Amino acid sequence: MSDELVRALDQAGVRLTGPRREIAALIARRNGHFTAADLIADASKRRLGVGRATIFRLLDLLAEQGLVERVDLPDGRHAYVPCEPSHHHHLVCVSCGAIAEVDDCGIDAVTAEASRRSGFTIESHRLELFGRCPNCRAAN
Amino acid sequence: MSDELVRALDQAGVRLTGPRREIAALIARRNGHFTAADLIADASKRRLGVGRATIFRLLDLLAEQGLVERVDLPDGRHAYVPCEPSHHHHLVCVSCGAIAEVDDCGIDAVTAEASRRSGFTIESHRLELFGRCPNCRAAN
DNA sequence: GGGAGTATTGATACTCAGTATCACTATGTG
DNA sequence: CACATAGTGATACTGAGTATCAATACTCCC
Repeated sequence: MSDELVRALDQAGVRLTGPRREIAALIARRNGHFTAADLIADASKRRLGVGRATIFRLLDLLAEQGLVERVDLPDGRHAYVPCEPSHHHHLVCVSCGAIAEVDDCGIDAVTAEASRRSGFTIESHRLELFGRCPNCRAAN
Repeated sequence: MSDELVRALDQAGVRLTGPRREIAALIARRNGHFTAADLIADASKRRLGVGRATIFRLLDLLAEQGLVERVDLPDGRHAYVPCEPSHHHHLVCVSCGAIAEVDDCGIDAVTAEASRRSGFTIESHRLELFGRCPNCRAAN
Protein backbone atom coordinates (compact mmCIF):
# COMPACT_ATOMS: atom_id res chain seq x y z
CA MET A 1 0.00 0.00 0.00
CA SER A 2 2.89 2.32 0.51
CA ASP A 3 3.78 1.21 -3.00
CA GLU A 4 0.72 2.98 -4.19
CA LEU A 5 1.95 6.31 -2.90
CA VAL A 6 5.43 5.69 -4.21
CA ARG A 7 4.11 4.79 -7.63
CA ALA A 8 1.96 7.89 -7.73
CA LEU A 9 4.91 10.07 -6.78
CA ASP A 10 6.94 8.47 -9.52
CA GLN A 11 4.27 9.32 -12.04
CA ALA A 12 4.18 12.87 -10.79
CA GLY A 13 7.73 13.24 -12.02
CA VAL A 14 9.44 13.80 -8.71
CA ARG A 15 12.47 11.98 -7.41
CA LEU A 16 11.95 8.86 -5.41
CA THR A 17 14.26 9.51 -2.55
CA GLY A 18 14.91 7.45 0.54
CA PRO A 19 13.18 9.85 2.92
CA ARG A 20 10.12 9.99 0.70
CA ARG A 21 9.83 6.22 0.64
CA GLU A 22 10.18 6.07 4.39
CA ILE A 23 7.56 8.69 5.02
CA ALA A 24 5.23 7.02 2.53
CA ALA A 25 5.62 3.81 4.51
CA LEU A 26 4.75 5.61 7.73
CA ILE A 27 1.61 6.99 6.14
CA ALA A 28 0.69 3.60 4.78
CA ARG A 29 0.93 1.91 8.14
CA ARG A 30 -1.46 4.38 9.72
CA ASN A 31 -5.10 3.88 9.11
CA GLY A 32 -7.52 6.72 9.30
CA HIS A 33 -6.38 10.27 9.70
CA PHE A 34 -3.13 11.50 11.15
CA THR A 35 -1.54 14.83 11.84
CA ALA A 36 1.84 16.08 10.74
CA ALA A 37 2.89 15.79 14.36
CA ASP A 38 1.99 12.08 14.33
CA LEU A 39 4.31 11.44 11.44
CA ILE A 40 7.08 13.46 13.00
CA ALA A 41 6.71 11.43 16.19
CA ASP A 42 6.68 8.16 14.23
CA ALA A 43 9.79 9.14 12.36
CA SER A 44 11.68 10.04 15.47
CA LYS A 45 10.52 6.90 17.30
CA ARG A 46 11.92 4.76 14.51
CA ARG A 47 15.01 6.90 14.33
CA LEU A 48 14.63 7.52 10.66
CA GLY A 49 16.81 10.50 10.09
CA VAL A 50 14.15 12.51 8.33
CA GLY A 51 13.68 16.13 9.27
CA ARG A 52 10.49 17.94 10.11
CA ALA A 53 10.71 20.06 7.02
CA THR A 54 10.84 17.04 4.76
CA ILE A 55 7.67 15.65 6.24
CA PHE A 56 5.80 18.89 5.71
CA ARG A 57 7.17 19.10 2.19
CA LEU A 58 6.01 15.62 1.33
CA LEU A 59 2.58 16.27 2.76
CA ASP A 60 2.29 19.35 0.59
CA LEU A 61 3.37 17.37 -2.42
CA LEU A 62 0.91 14.57 -1.73
CA ALA A 63 -1.85 17.08 -1.16
CA GLU A 64 -1.07 18.70 -4.49
CA GLN A 65 -1.41 15.33 -6.20
CA GLY A 66 -4.66 14.68 -4.37
CA LEU A 67 -3.23 11.60 -2.70
CA VAL A 68 -3.77 13.04 0.71
CA GLU A 69 -6.27 15.60 1.82
CA ARG A 70 -6.28 18.13 4.59
CA VAL A 71 -9.25 17.81 6.87
CA ASP A 72 -10.18 20.19 9.64
CA LEU A 73 -11.27 18.30 12.70
CA PRO A 74 -14.13 19.68 14.78
CA ASP A 75 -11.66 20.75 17.46
CA GLY A 76 -9.85 22.99 15.01
CA ARG A 77 -6.75 20.85 14.45
CA HIS A 78 -5.84 19.78 10.97
CA ALA A 79 -5.29 16.24 9.97
CA TYR A 80 -4.42 14.51 6.74
CA VAL A 81 -6.25 11.64 5.16
CA PRO A 82 -4.79 9.37 2.50
CA CYS A 83 -7.27 9.04 -0.34
CA GLU A 84 -8.07 8.55 -3.96
CA PRO A 85 -7.38 11.55 -6.14
CA SER A 86 -10.94 11.95 -7.37
CA HIS A 87 -13.19 14.57 -5.89
CA HIS A 88 -15.06 13.31 -2.88
CA HIS A 89 -15.62 13.98 0.78
CA HIS A 90 -14.69 12.39 4.04
CA LEU A 91 -16.61 10.92 6.85
CA VAL A 92 -14.54 10.96 10.00
CA CYS A 93 -15.24 8.83 13.05
CA VAL A 94 -14.93 11.18 16.01
CA SER A 95 -14.23 8.29 18.29
CA CYS A 96 -11.49 6.24 16.59
CA GLY A 97 -10.50 8.43 13.67
CA ALA A 98 -11.52 5.94 10.98
CA ILE A 99 -12.27 7.47 7.62
CA ALA A 100 -14.78 6.61 4.95
CA GLU A 101 -14.82 8.29 1.59
CA VAL A 102 -18.12 9.27 0.07
CA ASP A 103 -18.52 10.61 -3.39
CA ASP A 104 -20.82 13.42 -4.38
CA CYS A 105 -24.12 11.90 -3.57
CA GLY A 106 -26.29 14.85 -4.41
CA ILE A 107 -24.33 17.77 -3.17
CA ASP A 108 -24.33 19.44 -6.54
CA ALA A 109 -28.02 20.07 -6.11
CA VAL A 110 -27.26 21.81 -2.83
CA THR A 111 -24.61 24.06 -4.31
CA ALA A 112 -26.83 24.88 -7.27
CA GLU A 113 -29.63 25.87 -4.94
CA ALA A 114 -27.32 27.97 -2.78
CA SER A 115 -26.01 29.69 -5.87
CA ARG A 116 -29.50 30.44 -7.10
CA ARG A 117 -30.55 31.96 -3.80
CA SER A 118 -27.47 34.02 -3.13
CA GLY A 119 -26.43 35.12 -6.60
CA PHE A 120 -22.88 33.87 -5.92
CA THR A 121 -21.03 31.79 -8.46
CA ILE A 122 -19.78 28.74 -6.63
CA GLU A 123 -16.29 27.62 -7.49
CA SER A 124 -15.50 25.04 -4.89
CA HIS A 125 -16.81 23.57 -1.71
CA ARG A 126 -15.78 21.57 1.25
CA LEU A 127 -17.90 19.07 3.05
CA GLU A 128 -16.79 17.18 6.09
CA LEU A 129 -19.01 14.77 7.95
CA PHE A 130 -18.36 13.71 11.52
CA GLY A 131 -19.91 10.75 13.23
CA ARG A 132 -19.29 7.26 14.55
CA CYS A 133 -18.22 4.23 12.60
CA PRO A 134 -20.07 0.94 12.98
CA ASN A 135 -17.34 -0.56 15.20
CA CYS A 136 -17.33 2.28 17.66
CA ARG A 137 -21.09 2.30 17.76
CA ALA A 138 -21.10 -1.41 18.56
CA ALA A 139 -18.38 -1.01 21.20
CA ASN A 140 -20.40 1.87 22.62
CA MET B 1 -25.71 46.01 15.24
CA SER B 2 -23.02 45.72 17.82
CA ASP B 3 -25.98 45.99 20.20
CA GLU B 4 -27.09 42.65 18.96
CA LEU B 5 -23.90 40.97 20.07
CA VAL B 6 -23.91 42.79 23.36
CA ARG B 7 -27.49 41.80 24.03
CA ALA B 8 -26.75 38.19 23.24
CA LEU B 9 -23.77 38.20 25.58
CA ASP B 10 -25.94 39.64 28.29
CA GLN B 11 -28.43 36.86 27.86
CA ALA B 12 -25.66 34.31 28.00
CA GLY B 13 -25.05 35.41 31.56
CA VAL B 14 -21.57 36.82 31.16
CA ARG B 15 -20.39 40.19 32.31
CA LEU B 16 -20.74 43.10 29.97
CA THR B 17 -17.35 44.64 30.30
CA GLY B 18 -15.85 47.59 28.50
CA PRO B 19 -13.41 45.54 26.43
CA ARG B 20 -16.15 43.19 25.34
CA ARG B 21 -18.30 46.07 24.14
CA GLU B 22 -15.39 47.56 22.28
CA ILE B 23 -14.50 44.31 20.56
CA ALA B 24 -18.17 43.73 19.72
CA ALA B 25 -18.19 47.14 18.05
CA LEU B 26 -15.11 46.23 16.02
CA ILE B 27 -16.76 43.05 14.84
CA ALA B 28 -19.94 44.91 13.99
CA ARG B 29 -18.17 47.43 11.82
CA ARG B 30 -16.55 44.74 9.70
CA ASN B 31 -18.61 43.12 7.06
CA GLY B 32 -17.81 39.71 5.80
CA HIS B 33 -15.25 37.53 7.48
CA PHE B 34 -12.28 38.59 9.54
CA THR B 35 -9.44 36.90 11.30
CA ALA B 36 -8.37 37.24 14.89
CA ALA B 37 -5.35 39.12 13.58
CA ASP B 38 -7.65 41.64 11.88
CA LEU B 39 -9.34 42.44 15.16
CA ILE B 40 -6.06 42.69 16.96
CA ALA B 41 -4.83 45.13 14.34
CA ASP B 42 -8.06 47.15 14.54
CA ALA B 43 -7.80 47.35 18.27
CA SER B 44 -4.25 48.53 18.23
CA LYS B 45 -4.94 51.04 15.45
CA ARG B 46 -7.66 52.60 17.54
CA ARG B 47 -5.53 52.37 20.61
CA LEU B 48 -8.16 50.56 22.58
CA GLY B 49 -6.22 49.08 25.40
CA VAL B 50 -7.50 45.57 24.85
CA GLY B 51 -5.07 42.71 24.92
CA ARG B 52 -4.64 39.91 22.42
CA ALA B 53 -5.80 37.34 24.92
CA THR B 54 -9.07 39.14 25.51
CA ILE B 55 -9.85 39.12 21.83
CA PHE B 56 -9.25 35.40 21.54
CA ARG B 57 -11.31 34.82 24.64
CA LEU B 58 -14.24 36.80 23.32
CA LEU B 59 -14.10 35.00 19.99
CA ASP B 60 -14.24 31.68 21.83
CA LEU B 61 -17.17 32.90 23.83
CA LEU B 62 -19.05 34.14 20.80
CA ALA B 63 -18.34 30.92 18.96
CA GLU B 64 -19.74 28.97 21.89
CA GLN B 65 -22.94 30.99 21.68
CA GLY B 66 -23.10 30.47 17.94
CA LEU B 67 -22.92 34.20 17.28
CA VAL B 68 -19.75 33.83 15.34
CA GLU B 69 -18.51 30.85 13.43
CA ARG B 70 -15.06 29.64 12.55
CA VAL B 71 -14.56 29.11 8.88
CA ASP B 72 -11.55 27.53 7.27
CA LEU B 73 -10.54 29.44 4.19
CA PRO B 74 -9.27 27.51 1.17
CA ASP B 75 -5.73 28.67 1.91
CA GLY B 76 -5.84 27.04 5.32
CA ARG B 77 -6.22 30.16 7.47
CA HIS B 78 -9.13 30.43 9.83
CA ALA B 79 -11.51 33.28 9.82
CA TYR B 80 -14.58 34.16 11.82
CA VAL B 81 -17.99 35.08 10.51
CA PRO B 82 -20.67 36.86 12.51
CA CYS B 83 -23.94 35.03 12.09
CA GLU B 84 -27.27 33.96 13.37
CA PRO B 85 -27.14 31.17 15.90
CA SER B 86 -29.26 28.76 13.90
CA HIS B 87 -27.61 25.98 11.99
CA HIS B 88 -26.61 26.97 8.49
CA HIS B 89 -23.64 27.24 6.18
CA HIS B 90 -21.56 29.97 4.69
CA LEU B 91 -20.82 31.01 1.20
CA VAL B 92 -17.58 32.95 1.10
CA CYS B 93 -16.55 35.24 -1.73
CA VAL B 94 -12.94 34.36 -2.46
CA SER B 95 -12.37 37.74 -3.98
CA CYS B 96 -13.73 40.27 -1.48
CA GLY B 97 -14.54 38.12 1.51
CA ALA B 98 -18.27 38.83 1.51
CA ILE B 99 -20.38 36.23 3.22
CA ALA B 100 -23.82 34.89 2.50
CA GLU B 101 -25.60 32.52 4.79
CA VAL B 102 -27.50 29.63 3.33
CA ASP B 103 -29.67 27.32 5.29
CA ASP B 104 -29.90 23.59 4.82
CA CYS B 105 -31.20 23.43 1.33
CA GLY B 106 -31.17 19.70 0.96
CA ILE B 107 -28.00 18.66 2.65
CA ASP B 108 -29.79 16.34 5.01
CA ALA B 109 -30.48 14.10 2.06
CA VAL B 110 -26.76 14.00 1.34
CA THR B 111 -25.81 13.10 4.88
CA ALA B 112 -28.52 10.45 5.02
CA GLU B 113 -27.23 8.91 1.84
CA ALA B 114 -23.64 8.98 3.07
CA SER B 115 -24.71 7.38 6.30
CA ARG B 116 -26.58 4.64 4.50
CA ARG B 117 -23.62 3.82 2.28
CA SER B 118 -20.94 3.88 4.92
CA GLY B 119 -22.73 2.54 7.96
CA PHE B 120 -21.53 5.53 10.00
CA THR B 121 -23.89 7.44 12.23
CA ILE B 122 -23.51 11.07 11.31
CA GLU B 123 -23.48 13.50 14.17
CA SER B 124 -22.43 16.74 12.59
CA HIS B 125 -21.16 18.18 9.40
CA ARG B 126 -19.47 21.17 7.98
CA LEU B 127 -20.12 22.63 4.61
CA GLU B 128 -18.28 25.60 3.24
CA LEU B 129 -18.88 27.01 -0.20
CA PHE B 130 -16.41 29.25 -1.97
CA GLY B 131 -17.13 31.39 -4.97
CA ARG B 132 -17.66 34.92 -6.19
CA CYS B 133 -20.31 37.34 -5.13
CA PRO B 134 -22.37 39.22 -7.73
CA ASN B 135 -20.40 42.45 -7.23
CA CYS B 136 -17.03 40.88 -7.78
CA ARG B 137 -18.30 39.00 -10.75
CA ALA B 138 -19.55 42.25 -12.26
CA ALA B 139 -16.32 44.08 -11.44
CA ASN B 140 -14.45 41.17 -12.95
C1' DG C 1 -24.74 54.32 46.78
C1' DG C 2 -21.10 51.32 48.53
C1' DG C 3 -18.55 46.97 49.49
C1' DA C 4 -17.42 42.26 48.67
C1' DG C 5 -16.71 38.40 45.98
C1' DT C 6 -15.54 36.86 41.75
C1' DA C 7 -15.33 36.98 36.69
C1' DT C 8 -12.48 39.29 33.63
C1' DT C 9 -8.44 41.58 32.11
C1' DG C 10 -3.69 42.55 30.03
C1' DA C 11 1.19 41.59 30.10
C1' DT C 12 4.20 38.26 29.53
C1' DA C 13 5.96 34.09 28.42
C1' DC C 14 5.18 30.01 26.24
C1' DT C 15 3.81 26.19 22.86
C1' DC C 16 3.17 24.31 18.57
C1' DA C 17 2.37 24.08 13.53
C1' DG C 18 4.19 25.45 9.66
C1' DT C 19 7.74 28.15 6.65
C1' DA C 20 12.28 30.12 5.10
C1' DT C 21 17.04 29.61 4.37
C1' DC C 22 21.06 27.53 2.94
C1' DA C 23 25.00 24.62 2.65
C1' DC C 24 25.21 19.81 1.68
C1' DT C 25 23.70 15.32 -0.55
C1' DA C 26 21.67 12.03 -3.60
C1' DT C 27 19.00 11.10 -7.78
C1' DG C 28 18.57 9.84 -12.43
C1' DT C 29 19.57 11.36 -17.04
C1' DG C 30 22.65 11.46 -20.68
C1' DC D 1 30.03 7.58 -14.45
C1' DA D 2 29.62 12.60 -14.09
C1' DC D 3 26.96 16.27 -13.66
C1' DA D 4 23.03 19.39 -13.09
C1' DT D 5 19.68 20.00 -10.04
C1' DA D 6 15.90 18.30 -7.02
C1' DG D 7 15.76 17.19 -2.53
C1' DT D 8 17.46 17.16 2.34
C1' DG D 9 18.10 18.38 7.37
C1' DA D 10 19.51 21.75 10.79
C1' DT D 11 18.38 25.83 12.37
C1' DA D 12 16.07 29.85 13.00
C1' DC D 13 11.99 32.19 12.39
C1' DT D 14 6.92 33.46 12.19
C1' DG D 15 2.35 33.81 13.70
C1' DA D 16 -1.80 31.78 15.87
C1' DG D 17 -3.39 30.51 19.90
C1' DT D 18 -2.90 29.24 25.17
C1' DA D 19 -1.36 29.49 30.14
C1' DT D 20 -0.44 32.16 34.11
C1' DC D 21 -1.24 35.46 37.48
C1' DA D 22 -1.50 39.73 39.84
C1' DA D 23 -4.40 43.69 39.18
C1' DT D 24 -8.96 45.40 37.88
C1' DA D 25 -13.85 46.15 37.35
C1' DC D 26 -18.55 43.98 37.13
C1' DT D 27 -22.85 42.79 39.73
C1' DC D 28 -25.25 41.49 43.39
C1' DC D 29 -26.83 42.51 47.63
C1' DC D 30 -27.62 45.41 51.31
